[in-house]
Amino acid sequence: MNSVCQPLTTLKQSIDLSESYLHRRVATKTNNVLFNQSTPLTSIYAVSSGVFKLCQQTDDGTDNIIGLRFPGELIGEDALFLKTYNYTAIAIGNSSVCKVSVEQITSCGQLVPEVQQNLIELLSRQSYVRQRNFQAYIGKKSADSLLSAFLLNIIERNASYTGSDNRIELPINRNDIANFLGLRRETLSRVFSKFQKEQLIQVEGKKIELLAQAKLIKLANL
Amino acid sequence: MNSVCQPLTTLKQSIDLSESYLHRRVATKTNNVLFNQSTPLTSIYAVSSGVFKLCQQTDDGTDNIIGLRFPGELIGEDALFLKTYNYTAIAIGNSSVCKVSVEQITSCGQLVPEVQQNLIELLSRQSYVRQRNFQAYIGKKSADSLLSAFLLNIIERNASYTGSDNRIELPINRNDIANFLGLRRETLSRVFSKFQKEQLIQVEGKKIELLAQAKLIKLANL
DNA sequence: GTTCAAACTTGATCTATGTCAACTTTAAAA
DNA sequence: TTTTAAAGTTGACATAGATCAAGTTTGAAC
Repeated sequence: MNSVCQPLTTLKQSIDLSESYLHRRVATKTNNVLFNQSTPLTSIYAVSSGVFKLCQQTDDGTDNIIGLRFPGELIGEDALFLKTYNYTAIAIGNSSVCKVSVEQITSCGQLVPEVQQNLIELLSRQSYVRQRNFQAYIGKKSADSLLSAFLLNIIERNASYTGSDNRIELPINRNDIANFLGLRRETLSRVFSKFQKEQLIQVEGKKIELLAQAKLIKLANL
Repeated sequence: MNSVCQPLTTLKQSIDLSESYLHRRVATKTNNVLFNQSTPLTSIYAVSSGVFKLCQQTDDGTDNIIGLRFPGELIGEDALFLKTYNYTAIAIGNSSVCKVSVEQITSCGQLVPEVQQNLIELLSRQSYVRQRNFQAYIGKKSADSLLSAFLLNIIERNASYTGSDNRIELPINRNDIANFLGLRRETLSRVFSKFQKEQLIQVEGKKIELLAQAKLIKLANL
């Protein structure tokens, strides 16, 4: 937790903000909502533990998953520009976040340079995460390459947190993964089966281990 | 140009930087390279005019287009975190950029708060652009939805620059679009033909006009 | 432990896109 | 203006994934 909040706690020490401006908050159970789509921006968040899914409703009422956020990553920072959240952020499993009020960020005169420096670091790191994320999926249509890219991407993003570069415990169900990747759950299921049969991955419930990363990287053509 | 560089010129006035730290630079012709993949970060860029394509080489030597950048958008800011550019940025047609040395950004003590505030604004805007960009393509596999999403996305991103929300002059060729979307040029060509036959778009050389945005939004399911 | 709904898997067909090939158009160079 | 290569288009067939249907497994509630 400390390493995740570190840029924010450094910030806390240097400004002596009241709890209303900067505090740690625990988003408890599955389906706990951080904020809702189309509501005004009030805070941005840094994930401390757990996983959050970002969902968006289309005009026809269907709900799409447009992103996942793991420990160390920001949620809602794109609303700094838009002033309104353009997706709903929902906890998957037990999760916790650091919450930072936007007042703290936008009223420039009140900020010490160190605070802004920390935020710049977080934003540029997030920019990198988004870039990697986009690269992983753009231009890929085959189910094999999409699932390979997905697994490599989430394990990479969690590596510094979990300390492992080849395994992860994913609290997300297959429906959500399929929705995110634009595949049917049947297709995703078939690819999971195939990858296991070919000894590329090993699945035990929600735990996934990569057995042949090189082959997966090739499949994902990264 | 002014409005694009404005956050950076504000910054210029407040610090009185020498030209080596902050200056406007004109990237002349097509195929002019801003920076190369795997070289150390030296500067980040804001596009003033024209279009840039971001390319990445995979292990097998093939070149993929992993992004496009339009006026007002940043290039290379994700390398602030990584310290190394992880793609090559190439001008398409005559283009110009504002270039900012990283020294200016990273040596925190030397920055006045206003500078950082400007950078925070640019980074959060970029975060929003990336979010929209990702949303546009994630979970889409049909050629119709990919092309619809592409056209809507690039016109949205250029709207404030071109002053139009339904037309654009795109200096990119079909091969590059197909590569970016993960389609074959034959498939892309067929969809372009179909969209014109169905009066969804009108194409004149590099100029594209959207005739039925509502239908395209539906096709893209945005 | 039992019940039940949700999650997941597997099979059989259908359809959209890839692939390969031939052709037309465009625009740059001679 | 002519030549030529690159870009773009169109057709025919093959294939990966969607769809529909019928299962099995999992795990939460009783």
